[in-house]
Amino acid sequence: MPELDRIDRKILDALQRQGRLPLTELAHEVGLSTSPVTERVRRLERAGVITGYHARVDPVAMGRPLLVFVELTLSSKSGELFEKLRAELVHEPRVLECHLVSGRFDYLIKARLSAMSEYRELLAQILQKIPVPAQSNSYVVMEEIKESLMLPVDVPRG
Amino acid sequence: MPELDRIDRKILDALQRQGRLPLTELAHEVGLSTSPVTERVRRLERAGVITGYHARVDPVAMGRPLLVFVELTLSSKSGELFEKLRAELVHEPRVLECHLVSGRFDYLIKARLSAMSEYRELLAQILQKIPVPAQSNSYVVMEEIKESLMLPVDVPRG
DNA sequence: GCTGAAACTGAATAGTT
DNA sequence: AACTATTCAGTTTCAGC
Repeated sequence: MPELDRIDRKILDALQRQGRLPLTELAHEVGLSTSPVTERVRRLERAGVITGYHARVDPVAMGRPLLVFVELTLSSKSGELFEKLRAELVHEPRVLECHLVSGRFDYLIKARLSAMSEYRELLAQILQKIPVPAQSNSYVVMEEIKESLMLPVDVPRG
Repeated sequence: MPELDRIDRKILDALQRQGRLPLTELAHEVGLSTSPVTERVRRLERAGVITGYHARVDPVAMGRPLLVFVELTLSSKSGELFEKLRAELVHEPRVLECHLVSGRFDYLIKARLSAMSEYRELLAQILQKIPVPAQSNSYVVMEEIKESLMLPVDVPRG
């Protein structure tokens, strides 16, 4: 993928905000006709810059009012062990995020759950899949101030 | 909003995965014709179950390869102070998430940045807006195993 | 690489069961 | 509450610049 020019960046900004925006309206927003805009969007998709389009859904309406972060520390750090845990977490839909971090602990996990009982169940399920002792600290979210995947697009002047 | 039936749930599952799925194809997937599906989608949008549609974009392609979590603890916990910090974080596009948590610290912040220099700059910017002493711990993500906003849809049998 | 127009596909509306 | 038919809007493709 070559450089993203000013129009590519406008497209990425618009589609991050409004994923279902018709290409005709997108074209109007960026100041071109539909053909080149369609071609640019297809190019951004093919190049993996745009990785997908997704509806966002209200967690409370879906019966998942509880948001929890779990810090996980493993007593042993073999690559095989990490692979095993990764497979478990990737396939667990209640786990929305999982990151390997540097610092005080190993993994930071974010999960959306229906209730505390489900939290206990999920944690037990994860820990039991790990063949070495592991330590965990959990944090319950009391207020969600911001949650997004939208990346800022630095639009160059011009 | 009344209960979500089996078809509503199928719609939510499909649109979370494929946000630009045409309504005709969505209708085919859920086994109805387009009119009732369109009506259901509009109803889910109006009720705030579907909160939006968004393209997802590759952070590395956007020049933000650095993912950092910051734990923030404030020495004083007035509502006014929280408001001030919240306003700052909500308007800062490099901050993707911010949650008020219970436990060892107050805020958990997630940011996507271009480099460590930007991290130092952002942290300084945030701390300087807070009129009381604050303590922070940061964690740099070494590997992103999973990141999503997709909520599991418990589809009842039938 | 963009424009504009023609042909096609999907969306919206109204009327029917 | 869902289906069908019609009309309108959006997408795609292609000739020309």
